[in-house]
Amino acid sequence: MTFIAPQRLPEQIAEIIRERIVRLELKPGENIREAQLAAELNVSRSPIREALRLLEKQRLVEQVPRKGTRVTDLSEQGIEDLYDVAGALIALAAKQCAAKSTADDLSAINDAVVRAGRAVAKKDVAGYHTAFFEFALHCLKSAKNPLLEDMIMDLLHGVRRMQFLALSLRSENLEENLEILERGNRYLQTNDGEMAVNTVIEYVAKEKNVSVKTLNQGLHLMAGGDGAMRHLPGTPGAGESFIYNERPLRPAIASNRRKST
Amino acid sequence: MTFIAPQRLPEQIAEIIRERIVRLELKPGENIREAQLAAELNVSRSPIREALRLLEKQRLVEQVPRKGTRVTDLSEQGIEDLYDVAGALIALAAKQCAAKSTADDLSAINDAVVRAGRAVAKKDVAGYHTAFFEFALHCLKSAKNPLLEDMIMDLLHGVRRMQFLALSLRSENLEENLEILERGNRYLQTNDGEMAVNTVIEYVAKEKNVSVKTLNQGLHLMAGGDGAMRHLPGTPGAGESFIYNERPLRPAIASNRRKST
DNA sequence: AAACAGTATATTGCCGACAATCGACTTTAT
DNA sequence: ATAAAGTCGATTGTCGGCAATATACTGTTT
Repeated sequence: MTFIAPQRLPEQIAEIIRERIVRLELKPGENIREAQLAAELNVSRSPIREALRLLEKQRLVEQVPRKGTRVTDLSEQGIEDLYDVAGALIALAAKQCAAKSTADDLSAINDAVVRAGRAVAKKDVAGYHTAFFEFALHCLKSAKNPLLEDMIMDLLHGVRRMQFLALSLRSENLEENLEILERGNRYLQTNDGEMAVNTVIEYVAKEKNVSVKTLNQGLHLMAGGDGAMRHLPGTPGAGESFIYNERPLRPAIASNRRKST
Repeated sequence: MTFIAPQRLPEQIAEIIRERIVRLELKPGENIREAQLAAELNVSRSPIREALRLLEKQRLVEQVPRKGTRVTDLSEQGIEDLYDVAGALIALAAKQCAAKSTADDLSAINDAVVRAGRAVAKKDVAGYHTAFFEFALHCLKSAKNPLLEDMIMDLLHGVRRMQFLALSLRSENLEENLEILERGNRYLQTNDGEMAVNTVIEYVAKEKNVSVKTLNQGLHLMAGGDGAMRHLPGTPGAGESFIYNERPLRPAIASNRRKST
């Protein structure tokens, strides 16, 4: 019998909203009403508000003081800024990973790259992304810098949203991405921090270009879609069961905790 | 007659707590009770909780699910991580500042450096720090990357805390710091991004060493102190009047907003 | 005496309600 | 007809209260 970690209600709510944003079911610029969400999830507005604060920390929503919360917009400048910042942090992670990783860390990283290669061979786009995120996660852990790990993980949700947007237009780029990934892995395995950093920068720059191009070409596609591109996986650990106080949370969160009088 | 910007209550509360943390009146590891703060500031716990979430985003406090909120600890590893991450972001800011700054931006930056020089000449430690923060602020603005600006500003509060801790031990380093600052400014003025980045990295590395050294030498000093080292200025904009709904906020925040029945 | 169990107290998590504010619509005056 | 002002509905901000959980204390057993 397994016990779930005591996940807090706001975090579970944040995850639900986050997935809707990343999968573009909630469109950029769209308003988020607290009361509506509270009614839908059958909780009060307090945990909803906390959840929205969490998402603001991850830059997925923006809160304007007395006007409300809206899904962060996708502008070309915003995307470039996101990738520039994420790139700088990831480069640091690569550097520290090369410097501090243990043999175990490196073998886990290598395994993820191997899985990514297998996924590409099978034209498995989702599999590639899953493996890639595991790769990134292991690199982060190996850098032994919790602050850095936290900040990158926050930004990564925004990157995921961009990848989701771009996905339909660029499955043909997988081989190229894999090649860079494998190259970076080789540098990590030999503790060549400088070259690993360079490779990471190259990878991020490539992703940035694809995202910007996608935005310019196809943002209008979003408006009509029902957000039904369901083949992109969540981040590792995203799909866990939603249990809170032994009551099911999804699709409807636990009803009133109070004993009815 | 001037009208204050409609600052929200949680932000004002966050600022009060933040200053206490940065000035070490609230000691690292110390517990923060919501009810106690609510009583002291004469507000309910809701805005207090939001304020604590804001401070968590700035890594000044840590929240453990059902145990409460505590001031973030100061460990050597944590300080190194902080400076490493901040350094990477600031380096990016320097690069983008060199690339995107206008003539107006550059003159504002230069003015701040001149003020820093005057402060050092007068052995005015607080003046140096004020000028330095203005310098940093102008560089950030010039980088034209709101995301980056936001993230650095958040981290800077933690850096301020370190500087506050280190202040008593190192006013003699001011000349060295100023020299690096002026060097970096020269590179910015000539749009030499690469050298500006190198100089920034040098500066941050120096600050990191001082902070780590200070921690190892004198952390025990904190325990006995009453946090009375009052000569360090706040960040620009930190000392504004605390007005909310036309009622004074400090020392006691506005009392109940409700009409008494 | 030490370890454990049970209880009491303090603190956080969540809820429902009310007040302040914002946006859209309607009305009125020029 | 247009612009200013007033009104109404919707939404966010804050509050006080209760339930759940963690911590401190006390008494009991080995």
